[in-house]
Amino acid sequence: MTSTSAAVEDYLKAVYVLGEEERDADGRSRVVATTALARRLGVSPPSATNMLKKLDALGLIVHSRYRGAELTPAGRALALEVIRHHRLLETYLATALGVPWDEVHEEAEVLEHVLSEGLEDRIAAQLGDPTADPHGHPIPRRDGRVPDAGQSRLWDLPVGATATVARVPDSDARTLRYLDATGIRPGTEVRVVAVGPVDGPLFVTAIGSAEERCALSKVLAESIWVAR
Amino acid sequence: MTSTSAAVEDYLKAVYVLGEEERDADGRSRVVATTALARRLGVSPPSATNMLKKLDALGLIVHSRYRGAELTPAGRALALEVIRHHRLLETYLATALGVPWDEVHEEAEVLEHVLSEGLEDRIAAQLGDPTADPHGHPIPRRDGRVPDAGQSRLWDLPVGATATVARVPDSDARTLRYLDATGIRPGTEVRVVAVGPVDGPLFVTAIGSAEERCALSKVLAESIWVAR
DNA sequence: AAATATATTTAGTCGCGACTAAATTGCGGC
DNA sequence: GCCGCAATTTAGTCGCGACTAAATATATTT
Repeated sequence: MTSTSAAVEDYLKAVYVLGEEERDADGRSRVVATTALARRLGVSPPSATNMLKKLDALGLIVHSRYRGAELTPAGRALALEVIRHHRLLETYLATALGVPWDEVHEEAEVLEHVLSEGLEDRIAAQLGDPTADPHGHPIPRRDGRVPDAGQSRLWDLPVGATATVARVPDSDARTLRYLDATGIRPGTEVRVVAVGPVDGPLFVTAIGSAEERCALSKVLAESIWVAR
Repeated sequence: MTSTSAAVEDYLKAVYVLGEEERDADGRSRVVATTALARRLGVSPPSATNMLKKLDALGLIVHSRYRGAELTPAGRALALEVIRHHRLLETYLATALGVPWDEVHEEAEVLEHVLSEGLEDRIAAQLGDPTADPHGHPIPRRDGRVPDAGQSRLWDLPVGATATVARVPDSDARTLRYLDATGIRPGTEVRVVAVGPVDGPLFVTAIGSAEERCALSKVLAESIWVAR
């Protein structure tokens, strides 16, 4: 029961994240496709199927053959615990040890699986129970609640609108360095100045700085979230 | 080449530690018995044999059938790196996060295998490149040198002698709490007041404190080291 | 509605690192 | 110098989590 391997935790986390993305895009589907999961985890589709069957047997997901997978409450709780570990670690590494913005993700990716509850508590306490990590992603609370102010995708903003950046994607170091260089970080205010004809790109400027135009692909502009 | 599993690292560490103990006891043997290794790792003897064969093939140890095993320079370097991780982590957890003395070992035991070189450097720098962990065990340097002042076993001290505690065993939390309660920690000065007839116990008092007599078994008094 | 394309699962294998049961080797006592 | 016991190794198995090749189910096109 207390024994969840790193592999199991990675799958649950991936199902959660992909399910969230699905939910936000269209209505409510939440069901995650096997291939999408496999691609995200860098694993072959048959491997994903095998693990999904196992996780179903463990009561952590519901797997409908040829349809996809969905977290059970137990699986969701576990996924959120791992994500809490990950984001607390990112925050801790950045603030306490000065690890650069674009490196914390990879460090946290391995540490998240071995962080004890005791250490988790100490880290959270020392940071003052933060609600978001350095990239602006919400840190789930221990009870499973996810603090989440109403945010929207940068991509969905109309031309001319201004908003404050809330979250940026965390998994790709190169993207992070690009965003950092152009001043787009959680907290900066940006204005949408133009958008290309078909699927972008979206042009924004960081208000206050050099007011430089910065081009973002549709995919990137969809994974940057803003508060209005 | 860069891929050393946690299991491999644990074996190398155990061979190193057992080899050190051997060396200090009698002349120079250093060769570690399969069963001793298995017992220390909580593993069956056949499992140990299998792994020893594998490590021999990897060039990390020399395994003479039915005789025992010994580290090669490469294996020794790897073992020292893991031990460095372990002891740096213990020190960091105790000082930066306030983890109690008797808990740091178990936390470090899992973290040591996933600590990146980058994080290791940051931790070492933040701590000011310490040379010993909270239990007084020397922290190997990156180049493989082990800082080690001439120390002797508390057990080997004659009755009446005084000395300063340098190291205490780190792996058993109960022992640590006992020692902590009686004031025996690295840095405290102790006097040997008596020794039992056959294999102890050894009676010591922590000078300065309540001057309470404290009884130590031979095994324990052999794993406490003092500087004179 | 049939044909084709794509997604998913089944079947069978592999490496790792543990295990038990059964040989083997080597060492201390006589 | 032989004998018995303890230490060690061999032989064979298992669970985990990955893989490839091949079969099957779903989706899309016509």
